[in-house]
Formats: sequence, structure tokens, C-alpha cells
Amino acid sequence: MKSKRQNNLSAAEWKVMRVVWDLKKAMAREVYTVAGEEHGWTPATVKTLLKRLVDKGYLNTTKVGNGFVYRPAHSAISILRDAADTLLGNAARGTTGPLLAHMLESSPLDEADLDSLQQLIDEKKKSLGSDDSKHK
Amino acid sequence: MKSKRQNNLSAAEWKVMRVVWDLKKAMAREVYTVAGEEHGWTPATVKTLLKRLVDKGYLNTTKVGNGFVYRPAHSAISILRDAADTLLGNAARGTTGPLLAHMLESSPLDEADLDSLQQLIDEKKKSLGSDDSKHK
DNA sequence: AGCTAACGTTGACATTTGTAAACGATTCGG
DNA sequence: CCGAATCGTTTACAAATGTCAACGTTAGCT
Repeated sequence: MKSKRQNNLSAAEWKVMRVVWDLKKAMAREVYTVAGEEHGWTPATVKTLLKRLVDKGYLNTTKVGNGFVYRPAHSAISILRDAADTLLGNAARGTTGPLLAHMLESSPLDEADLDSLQQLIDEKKKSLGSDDSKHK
Repeated sequence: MKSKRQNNLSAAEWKVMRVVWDLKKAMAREVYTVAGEEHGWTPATVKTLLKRLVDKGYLNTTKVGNGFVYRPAHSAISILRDAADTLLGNAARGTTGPLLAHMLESSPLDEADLDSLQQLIDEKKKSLGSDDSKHK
């Protein structure tokens, strides 16, 4: 079961996390620079967000020099999955298919990605045929 | 281009919207009942959410009897797409494929949905092979 | 050893969100 | 035609969020 993560990421916190996930690990300076530049934030703002992320358990720290090295406490994909589940849970009847279609269209995917997706679709189709849980 | 919708839906507001989208249109009573039951909200809470949704422009109203009929101002899919774009925008490098895979796996899709997705994948594969468009 | 740049912590403040009661208007059953 | 059931609006209030400055600490250069 998924550990009920009650403290969800806010919009601003997501931006910071994306930076740290991309860098794998980062020092405050790097986050100030990248995230600050990207969103027009002052270092002060980024500091607050980093602190909140640590408090919420999304970032771990290791002391180095006068500061910390920040690193993600969870993989990006696991957090993304949770967010995706929430999104899917909000999808009204009949919108799931079109939603996935849109995402597929607007995503940059490589050959390998497309292959896995193809395979998943094939499997799903197969299990649709044998699956007698379809009541139309 | 996507009209910069500054007033995003909050978690609670999404729940209410999903109910109204599913019903196509609804009177306060119905929303109290369905959404209230689903989330343990009092009618008072649902009232507040409905009002905020009207103020934010997500719901339109038509006077009927002593109250309103509420109906979505935008299609569910268009709002979902915006949310999906936000999610994809937060996806760290290399996580987009796995993210889509997860969503595909955990979504209930019918034959038609799967067919459209399959086609999209085929097209994407084609354009990957021949057309090496690296433009923006 | 002393100074300074950089870091984390605290404090701040306006806005949004979650949750709900109180109040006033209005419609419908009788 | 009158009162009860509803509905929408107003008010409330704590917690979360977005943004940032001030302050105290410390590492690293000189």
C-alpha cells in the first residue's frame, strides 16, 4: 500500500523538487541559481522552499562545509505516480482515454519508451478479451 | 495557446467539479448529496466550494426555483489537459515514459481507447525514425 | 586571527484553501 | 397565504502557500 503522504507538494515546491531531481543532488547555491532564474525567485524564497521540503520529508540533507547537500528522499517517478493517480482520480467518466491520448501526444518519448507503451497496450487488449468483467 | 488560467482548482474544488462533470448539470442538492457523502462534507462546505467555483469561472449558473442549476463552464477534458501539462512539466528528466506507463497500466480503458493510443504510438514511432525534427 | 560571503533559521505578511455556521431571501406544500 | 425547507451570501477562522527580509552562525580566505 502506498504510504499516505499527507503533506503534498505545492506548486512552488514541485519546481524546486524538479531541479533537485534533475541534478540528483544539489547545494543551495545551485538551486538558488537554477530555480531562481527559472521562476524569478530571490534566494530567500528558495531557502524557504528548501526548508519546507526538508520538513515535509521530501529532501534529505548532509552537512558539507557551511551548508547542506540536498538530495531527494524519494524517486521522482514514485512521487509523480502519486500525483498521476490523483489526477486520474479526478478524471470524469470517459475522459481517461482522451487524457492519456493528450499526454502521449505532447510528450517527447524515445523509441524505448514507445516500445514499453506499445507492449502495455497489447497486454491490456489481450486481457480485455478474456476478461469477463465487461458489462456493456 | 492555453489561456493562462490563473485561478487553478484546489483539491477540494476538483472533487466538486468531477461530480458536476459526471452529472453534466446539477442542482445544489445533488452536489450536497454526492460530494458530501463521498468526502464527509456538510452542505455548508459544499456551498462554499460551489460559490468559489462560480467565482473562479469554472461553473455557470441558471436560476431555477429558489436556486441554481450549476453546469461546467469548460469541458472536463480541457481542464484535465491543463492539469496534465502541469504534471508533465514537473516530470524530471527521463520520467515521462515511466509516468505514462504507470498511468496506462492503472487506467481502465476500453478497446476504442486502446486503439487510439496504439495509433498515436505508431505515428510517433514513424516520425521518430524518418523525421529527425529537433526543432522546438 | 579576523573578516566576509554564504548558509540555514526565524519571523513576517498577504492570499488561498478547507471547513462550517449564521443570516436573509424565496419557493412550495398545505 | 403562511410557515417550513432550501438556497445562496456573508462571515469566520485556522492552516497552507507564495514571497521575502533580517539575523545569527560558520567556513574559508588572507
